[in-house]
Amino acid sequence: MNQSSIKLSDFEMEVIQLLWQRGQASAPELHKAILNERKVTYSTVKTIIDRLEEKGAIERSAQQGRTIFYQPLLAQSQFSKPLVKSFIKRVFGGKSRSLFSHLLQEEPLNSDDIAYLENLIAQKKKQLKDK
Amino acid sequence: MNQSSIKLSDFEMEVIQLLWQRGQASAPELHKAILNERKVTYSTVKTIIDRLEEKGAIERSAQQGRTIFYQPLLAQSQFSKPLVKSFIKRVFGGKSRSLFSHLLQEEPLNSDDIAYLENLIAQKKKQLKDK
DNA sequence: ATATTATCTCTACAATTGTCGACATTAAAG
DNA sequence: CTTTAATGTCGACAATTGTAGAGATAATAT
Repeated sequence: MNQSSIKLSDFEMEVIQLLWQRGQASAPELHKAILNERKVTYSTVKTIIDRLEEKGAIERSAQQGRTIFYQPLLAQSQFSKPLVKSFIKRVFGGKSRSLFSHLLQEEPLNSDDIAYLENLIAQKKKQLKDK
Repeated sequence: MNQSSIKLSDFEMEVIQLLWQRGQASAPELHKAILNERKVTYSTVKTIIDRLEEKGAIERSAQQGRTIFYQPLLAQSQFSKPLVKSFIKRVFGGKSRSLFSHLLQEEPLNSDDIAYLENLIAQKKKQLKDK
């Protein structure tokens, strides 16, 4: 089905997430970033990075002294698509409506967010009509 | 943080999903349902059911002959909430807007869905104003 | 030049997950 | 009643995941 079907664990996702945010980063940097959230050793984080590398999700992009920098090999969007799909299937039995209604009811949205959403919808509507 | 923090694997989610849909079901039934999707032995499915039971996510609700029926112990909504939260964090770095825009762009939505969405938004708006 | 520190590499390990077979036993069919 | 089929119980196993220590080595500070 999906050629680029690399599967990442939660922790791996967390790390690649950080890489997407910064473009590239070194292991120590990533470790420090994660330390803001919870307590893990450098070793642990580095292991995850190594696994991401083995899986072909990231690559070494630069080096400064001994320090290696890593960079994601796949765009965030490439990932999100299948993930969202399977999440909807997994959690909402495949019904994206259920997810929407969940989001509208449970997620904290301010009027700004709402406006943004309305905008998205307006666009979508136009798109549908045009076709 | 989250008292009812049972963690279910993908496969376990798949099974409990079916249980939510039907209210209750026996192992053979569930096996058959899953066979529609892919090929797994009865044993495998039964193992997953057993694990769901151990984890306290489902319970035996009835018996017919040797056949045991199971029933979910947690409402779907109880699950979705933390799951959606962590999914957004995991995949969209915590930004629910990103998820929305992803959904609007990538999910196949017909005008009916859009109408539904608009409705949800209208409600939400009223809610915000009233408060 | 040497001691200290930062970083990397390698190895390990327990828990979880997907997968299933073997065997026991009850129910159903003959 | 036997034979057969359907279910259930147990135990097993490899792969993945989260977690980390030990040791090597290069960079930095003294």
